[in-house]
Amino acid sequence: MKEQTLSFFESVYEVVRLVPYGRVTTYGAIANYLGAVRSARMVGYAMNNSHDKQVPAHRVVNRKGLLTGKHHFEGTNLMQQLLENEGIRVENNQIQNFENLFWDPSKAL
DNA sequence: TACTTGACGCCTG
DNA sequence: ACAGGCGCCAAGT
Repeated sequence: MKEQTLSFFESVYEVVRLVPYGRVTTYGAIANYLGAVRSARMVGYAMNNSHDKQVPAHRVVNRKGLLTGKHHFEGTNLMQQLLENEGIRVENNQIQNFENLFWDPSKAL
């Protein structure tokens, strides 16, 4: 019942949580899934609050496959470490084989 | 109530 | 092909 009061942010967390292990998605893909194609920025902004939630924010990158938000993680390369820990190859803040690892919620669902 | 910010994306030069 | 600027939407102050 109160679920209807879910803010845009919480909706984003739900989608990010659906990202399978070893896969990555983009802000635009999430926004598109939520019907807010023009609100890709909001998705990234929502991730700021994701620190208080259990959300694999490190699996979310921009549409170029760049770890733009890595600066928001602890340390400097924690985000990259987490991705590599899942078997994702990252080099120079850019995910290698990105289109292959790309997970689109609209397609998966 | 209004202004500013922001982990992006697309268009134009 | 590369770089820079503008646009959009929601939340916080």
